[in-house]
Amino acid sequence: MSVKIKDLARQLNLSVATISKALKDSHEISPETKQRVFELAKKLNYTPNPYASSLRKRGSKTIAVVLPEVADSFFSLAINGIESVAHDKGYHVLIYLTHESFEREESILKEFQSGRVDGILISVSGETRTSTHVREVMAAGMPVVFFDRVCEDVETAKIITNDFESSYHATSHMLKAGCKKIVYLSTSSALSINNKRIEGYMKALMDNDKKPPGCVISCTSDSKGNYRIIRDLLESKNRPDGLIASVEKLTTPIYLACADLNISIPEKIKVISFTNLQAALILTPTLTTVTQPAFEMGKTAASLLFNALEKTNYNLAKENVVIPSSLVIRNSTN
Amino acid sequence: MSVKIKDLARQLNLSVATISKALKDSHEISPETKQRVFELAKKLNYTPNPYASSLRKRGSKTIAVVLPEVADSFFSLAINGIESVAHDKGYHVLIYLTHESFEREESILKEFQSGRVDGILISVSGETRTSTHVREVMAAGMPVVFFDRVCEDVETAKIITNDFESSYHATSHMLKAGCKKIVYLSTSSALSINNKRIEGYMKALMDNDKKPPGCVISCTSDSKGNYRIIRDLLESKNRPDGLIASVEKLTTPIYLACADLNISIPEKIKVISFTNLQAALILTPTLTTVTQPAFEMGKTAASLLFNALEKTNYNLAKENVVIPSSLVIRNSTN
DNA sequence: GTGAAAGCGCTAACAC
DNA sequence: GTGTTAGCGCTTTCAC
Repeated sequence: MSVKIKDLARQLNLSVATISKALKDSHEISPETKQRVFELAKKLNYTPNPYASSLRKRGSKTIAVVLPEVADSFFSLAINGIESVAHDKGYHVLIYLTHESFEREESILKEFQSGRVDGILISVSGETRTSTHVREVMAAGMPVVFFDRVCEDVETAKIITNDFESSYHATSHMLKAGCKKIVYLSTSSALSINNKRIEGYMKALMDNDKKPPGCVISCTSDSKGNYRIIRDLLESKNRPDGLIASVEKLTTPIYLACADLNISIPEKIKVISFTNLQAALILTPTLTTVTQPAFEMGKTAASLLFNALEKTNYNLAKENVVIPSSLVIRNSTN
Repeated sequence: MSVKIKDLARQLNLSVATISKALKDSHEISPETKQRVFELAKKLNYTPNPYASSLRKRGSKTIAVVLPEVADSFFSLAINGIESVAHDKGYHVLIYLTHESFEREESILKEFQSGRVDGILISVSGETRTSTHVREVMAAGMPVVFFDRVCEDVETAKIITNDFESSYHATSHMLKAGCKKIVYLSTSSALSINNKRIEGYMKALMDNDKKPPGCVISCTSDSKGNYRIIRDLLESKNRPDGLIASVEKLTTPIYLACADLNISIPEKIKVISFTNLQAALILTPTLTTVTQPAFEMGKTAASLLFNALEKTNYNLAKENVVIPSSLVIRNSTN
């Protein structure tokens, strides 16, 4: 169908080897020959078959990005970061969504043993409790970089944000603002980032001598269910006066439930969300957020992966980057 | 490095041909042999080299998704839709971002001549005014499906939403709500979706005998600039009493500018945005939106592409799917 | 039912 | 500076 090296060789009365070398600007080839080759290649619209060269060179110039979902703003921004550096490096990006399923994550990683990709960027699913699937692919020689949701027990690069500290600060900020009963709304509890955030929350409470030591409520992935949970909480006898939403999608049900029950933010209850939503600026009241450096994290993760891919003897396991989130104080905690 | 067909063949005292056939459950191979092959393959963790088989079969089981960006909720949702059907069909998804650059779009499409992918899903950049780059890759035998932002003059499948009608309805709704001067805030004007929306807006005004026939203001991609533009508009002597934001990211500057200038929505000015943001529900006032079927559009586009890939004599050019958006009326137009 | 062999398009020794 | 050749791992006739 398309034009191959062999076609160029025939037309120029040269061998395929010469063409191949000329195309990669090898010093072995004379300038004139290169010139002729380039011209014909351009004229005939020659594009090398990537699979032939991948097969030969055992390298695919492709990386995989494995994500739970692209639903919230964090992963959207991260993808932008990843793609921007991949493009600069001349790499292709395969995207896989686990939909928070461990099983799916396993089968995706398993497939990578085949050599389809040269490296993997991953943010694990909410169900992921073990890491053998990651170790296995790494054992096969595949570089892996975690970002945001990491497996702590795997020795490789991890790009995270300061979840403990940001949660600590968020909680402290609420305490200073006068909250007596702060509830932390969490997601799937297996995730290390979630645990760290909970620890930060707990620590802040302890440092302030709050007892009982805190209250963590698990939400689901179902938005109606979350609304119900939050509403029940707000209607309970022991209603909290502070809410920390550990994940973007809880923001809507919180604001909705407060509006429906006529509980005013921040007078009756203060709210902080972990989110990158621009809309935080225009909510009423404007929302205090823990804003994660999503784009930067994606970019950094990808950069480290490319280091591992391009430099020899680059040890990913030594890399542990923490990019701080920022607590942006707005009116929901005033 | 990894285990290959040859390894299996050696261990079982069979030929590579037999293994290959057994692995794809060919009827030529005896059940017992298949059994032995499957078992060993499983035991040794055999994963076929995708590039070898792509090279041989000239098919990559991979599609490309070319997008302007994954910044707003539309494309995030579309990716989810696309990935879900690709996964079901056993296809891999390469993602490319043009960042609204035509040049980049061109070079990305050009690369596809190589056979890296079996088909392409694309939503064109805001700069795209010509379609030769798309025609060229199609001429090389590559199936292409447009979604959302299409090139109208290319004969292939297009998945769009009813931009004209939704804009017409949005405008009519505002007129019924009493608006006298509705301004349409647009983006890059080359996009057919943008033009259709403008036409819908114009038509609605005409049908209501509004003169002057309307006012379309172009925004940029710079968020501070957009705030400035909107603010200036609101401070002008001839301040509009209705605003239609043709794109999600304009919502924030609109609400901000109104708040800063103390112009109350919907009393002084009514607002409608084209967006899928969940946060529309919790803005004050809640935001009337034109909600696009993003997930469905992605899913449909991918399905059509797979039809073209799997069915012989399937004519993509005949497919032109319109999935309607819905005008969700909330308080910003009350 | 199984095997031998050719070849997908490209690269990299190794000759010349 | 250019050409010959042997694969990369797999699929697919075509023999047997």
